[in-house]
Amino acid sequence: MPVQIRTRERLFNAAAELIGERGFHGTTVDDIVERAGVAKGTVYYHFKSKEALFDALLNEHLTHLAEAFREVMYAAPSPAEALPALVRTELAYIGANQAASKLLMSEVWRADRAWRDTLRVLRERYVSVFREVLEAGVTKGAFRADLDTALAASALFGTVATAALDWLVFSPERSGEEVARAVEALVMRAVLA
Amino acid sequence: MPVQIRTRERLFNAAAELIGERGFHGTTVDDIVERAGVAKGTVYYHFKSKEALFDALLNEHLTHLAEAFREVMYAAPSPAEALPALVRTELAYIGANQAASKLLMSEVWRADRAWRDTLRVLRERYVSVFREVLEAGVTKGAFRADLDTALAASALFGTVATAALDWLVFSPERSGEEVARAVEALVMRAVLA
Amino acid sequence: MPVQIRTRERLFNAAAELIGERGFHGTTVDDIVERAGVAKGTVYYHFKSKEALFDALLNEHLTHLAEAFREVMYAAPSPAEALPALVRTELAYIGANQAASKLLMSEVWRADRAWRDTLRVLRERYVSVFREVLEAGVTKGAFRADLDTALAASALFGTVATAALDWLVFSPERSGEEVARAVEALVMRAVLA
Amino acid sequence: MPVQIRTRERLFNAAAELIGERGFHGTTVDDIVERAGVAKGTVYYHFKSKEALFDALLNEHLTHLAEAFREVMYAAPSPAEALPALVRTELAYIGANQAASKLLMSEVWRADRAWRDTLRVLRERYVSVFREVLEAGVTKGAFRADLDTALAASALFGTVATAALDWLVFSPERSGEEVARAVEALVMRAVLA
DNA sequence: GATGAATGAGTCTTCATTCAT
DNA sequence: GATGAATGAAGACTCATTCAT
Repeated sequence: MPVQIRTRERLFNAAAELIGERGFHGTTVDDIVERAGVAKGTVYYHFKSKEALFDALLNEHLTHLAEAFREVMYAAPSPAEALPALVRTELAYIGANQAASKLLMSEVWRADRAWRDTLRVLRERYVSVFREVLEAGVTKGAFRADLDTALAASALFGTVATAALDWLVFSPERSGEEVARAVEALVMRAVLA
Repeated sequence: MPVQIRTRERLFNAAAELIGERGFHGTTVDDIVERAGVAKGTVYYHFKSKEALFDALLNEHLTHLAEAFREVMYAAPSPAEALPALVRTELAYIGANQAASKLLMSEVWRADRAWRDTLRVLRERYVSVFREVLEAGVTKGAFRADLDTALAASALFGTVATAALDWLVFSPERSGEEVARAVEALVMRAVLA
Repeated sequence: MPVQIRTRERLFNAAAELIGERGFHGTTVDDIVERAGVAKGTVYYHFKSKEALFDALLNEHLTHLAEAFREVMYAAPSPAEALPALVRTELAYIGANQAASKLLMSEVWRADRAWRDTLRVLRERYVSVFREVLEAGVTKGAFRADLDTALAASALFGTVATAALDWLVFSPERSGEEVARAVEALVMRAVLA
Repeated sequence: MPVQIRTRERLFNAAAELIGERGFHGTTVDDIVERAGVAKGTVYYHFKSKEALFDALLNEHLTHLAEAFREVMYAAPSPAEALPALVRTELAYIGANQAASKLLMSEVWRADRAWRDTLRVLRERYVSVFREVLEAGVTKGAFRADLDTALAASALFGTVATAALDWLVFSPERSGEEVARAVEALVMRAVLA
């Protein structure tokens, strides 16, 4: 069923873009079907509701980053090499998935949404990779012994995300490599022994 | 006119809390007036629209942080002392103004709102204080010479904000002082020469 | 109490203008007080309601035309001289009271208003002067014997009103005398024996 | 799509009746949908706004009279025969479309509405048929040479409209034929050479 | 698989009216 | 006499959802 899959995918893309730009409530089903180029009923043929579409979107798409993080971590020979690799992976992912990333940053701290838990679990999966790397680094003596690994994991994830989104939204003219180097330096110095 | 000022203030407070929790679109005028304890028409007596209320809210309230930042910067004897003070100020502000802060983090990167510019100007005012301090520190040799001050300013502002919100939302049991110390250490090490 | 009287008058004028331009429902109390330059409460100090203001407006102002009509009729030596005088009086009145006249023409045939009766009584008073003159003219042999005086009275009142409003609204550059002569000719020829 | 066309038509009919009776502002969307027997959202599925519905109503319905007028004019062998035919057409149209006619008479002279121009263009189309007939009659010597055709066209259109509406609203017991004969006589005598 | 006309609960907004000063 | 902040019922409009095709 390539047709059906393409339609689903188009709905996902349209929804991700729009929700990233305008938030969940700011995006209407009409907006989504217009951008996807399908009829309104189609959304309800594929998903139970607008929320279900959003939930599926999170589960099928935002998982990639968590997987990429794990792979990077396992591939790196040491925590001191894993950390900059994570930074670059996060940066690359946000660059390639702006919409989903904006969405992640704008909705995590909210309190009232049904898919709030989906989002939090997701974020926890990202952040925990950072935490594991930091803990391993501390154990091995590569990172400073007094590091508050739990807090540093979330804070540094946020450092990268903020830098990335500010870059994409406010200074898109800067080269990715330049940005990556600057962020990498900040993160590494913050934790190195 | 103490009466009207109090009414306006109550609307501001209610709106800030709710929009922080649920976002602009997720908050209804009914929610706002219920929490403020006034009648619906009152919102429209004081503001042209829901958006205008939000815009006024940003302009009259989120300016405090920018002012506090400037004061801290001018009061500090050196950039190396100003920076941790800024971190603590930001942390304290976010703790005291959770609602407004969530709102700031969730709406800046959006693209479609009328008050988008208001929000961006605001954020620029915060970040530029960080930048000025970082630049002064680099000049004086206190911070490392290869620091990308513009990027670091936005990234570190985000580091603190992420750490603060994650703390308040996910680990409210941790003590503020503990968090402050950990964040301060991350930020200082990231930039020190 | 010249002050009070002036305020009332200002409310009347503002209301008449606005209702002529936008109709009763299209005019808000806010519009009226803004144009009159008084505070909102003032309307309710002087009148029981918006409708009462309108009703008073009709009774105190639109009566002038009826009185002028009667005077003209009694002053004229014959029906054949009274009729053109009525035409000119109506034309002059509409020119001087555009707002009230538009209001009269737009609201008489409506079915749902409280002051509908006030308006109809008023119109009946105008039209009946025409009718009396026409009847007298038929009796005296000045006007054609087969004239349907009741219908002609209302139709000719409307002829003049339409010509006057179309003139004022669509061709204000034409001179009043020119218009008067043309309308007079139409009306007189329509009824002369 | 017979379904949607019927829905649109029902909305048009309901709106025309109500707006004729109560005016644009006096008619609510709730009134319209109740009379049309559809749900509220349906209005907004078919039209962008209440004003757009009204505008479409004018453009799709009030054009009939203009077309009927043109046909009558072309079918008549001479201006002297065309004029009474126009009078009867106008009378018949107003009888059959009371709502739309009241609406036309009560809104043309207003100044503030978006569809004001639509209405004026419409009225101009009606009146210009009268004008053309009058001009042709003057040229052929059938109507008096000193006739101010532009003014007479609008005035006589108004004569008929006033007579018709007064008849329908205030003396519905009179027979149409009787009224037609009386109005025809007034109009013809007013212009005949 | 997909459509799009229709729905109606829920939102934003307006506005005549009240009332304490 | 006059004000204007506050009200709340009523109005215009939105939008997720349904369903017959």
